[in-house]
Amino acid sequence: MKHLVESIQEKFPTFEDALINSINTNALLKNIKNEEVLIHTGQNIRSSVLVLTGLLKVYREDEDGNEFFMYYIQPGEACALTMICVMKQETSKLLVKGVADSEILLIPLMCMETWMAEYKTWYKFVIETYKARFEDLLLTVDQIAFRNMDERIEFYLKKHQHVLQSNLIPITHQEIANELNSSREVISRLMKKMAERGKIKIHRNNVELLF
Amino acid sequence: MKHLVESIQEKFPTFEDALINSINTNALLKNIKNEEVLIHTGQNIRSSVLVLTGLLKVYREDEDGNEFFMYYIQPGEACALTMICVMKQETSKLLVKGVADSEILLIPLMCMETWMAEYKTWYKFVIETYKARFEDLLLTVDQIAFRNMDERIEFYLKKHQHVLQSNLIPITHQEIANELNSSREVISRLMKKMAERGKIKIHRNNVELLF
DNA sequence: TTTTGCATGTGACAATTATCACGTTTTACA
DNA sequence: TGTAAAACGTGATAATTGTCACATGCAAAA
Repeated sequence: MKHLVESIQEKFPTFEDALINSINTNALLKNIKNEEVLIHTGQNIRSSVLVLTGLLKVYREDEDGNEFFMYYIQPGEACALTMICVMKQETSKLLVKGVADSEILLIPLMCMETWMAEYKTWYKFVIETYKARFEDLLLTVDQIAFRNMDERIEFYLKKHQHVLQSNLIPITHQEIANELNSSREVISRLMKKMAERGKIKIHRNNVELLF
Repeated sequence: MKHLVESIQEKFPTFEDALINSINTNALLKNIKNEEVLIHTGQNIRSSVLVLTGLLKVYREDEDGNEFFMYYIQPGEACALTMICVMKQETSKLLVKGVADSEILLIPLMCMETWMAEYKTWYKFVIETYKARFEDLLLTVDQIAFRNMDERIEFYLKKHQHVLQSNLIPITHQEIANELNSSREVISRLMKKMAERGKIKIHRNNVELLF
């Protein structure tokens, strides 16, 4: 258990000691495997999520099950959407899954409320989380509102390059197509052109970025 | 001046008295005319915005000056994006304009910070604002990620119907095209089909909704 | 009333993206 | 080693959206 406290301190250095203690006693530590779905469309959200280790991916899902990738949540961050707990009834909803084996903290909604009043560092963190996700989402809007698919692929790959800290992105054309709500053939063709322009190298099951 | 206090009380009924007094002494009341631009791309944001009367529209702008409509801000609401004050340097930015003669309150950034700590009702309001805008933005993402232009037009018109509380939307095809980042001809053609299907009636300078 | 500007209609065509139907290559594993 | 599944390539074609050119109609201002 003392390991958990240290882990929280390390990943959330702004949190005050009393808050960390309260997290330690009230939050539920959960392990998420790679590819495991944490939150599914239509699910009733009962707690908020903090990421300790690993990596989560957040999607918007439509009624046909198409998954549109919006942004990553990295260690030390929280899912703003689980904070917006009272999800209204909508046809298109949310999907959060692990893209690496991850450790997360589930914060009961009741704690959220009381901590907001009690711990300055907590509400600052919540505000920061909203800000950060809002900006992520605006960048995503930019892409789909103003960009063609080839530019969106490039943006998508760069985002992965940044989060994975690697020029070798382990992903298939089909997966990219799913996450950009396009089709494999379109992605393959556009990436072939990008490869011809010397921007990337295409391998089986992964893409090598040359930028 | 007492009128201002009453107006704030009316539009922001959750605010505690001390907070309203502080707003009264610290905030700047500003009048925005219809079509007047409040915040322009690249502008350094020095204060946050509360809407007292009228109506604001928030756009995302790209480097070519295309304006993509995201959502409305109504009386009693705040602009979450002016709260995210430290706008990072981005190629695509923000535009907020009045779509009716409006009264707004400019809240200095310093007040934002101190009120967060001081007034429970203020930070609840800020959190609520983030939530509400986040949801608005997600609905917008749904549209551009998953929908064709005809469905997006319908969603766009419905949003206006709801905010304007009227089935007669005073808008030109060119304006719709601008706000959906499309072209007038496309909008005209698709709306003609919608008219044939009995969904709308097209008039000069306005559209009548039959749903 | 005439003129002028704006809003809208429309045909032709281009660009982008989606879909279908295959074929080829690589990998896993029976 | 052989076979099946998965990943990727590619041509043909369709659907959607964007662009250009120009016509028509309405409405305000001179």
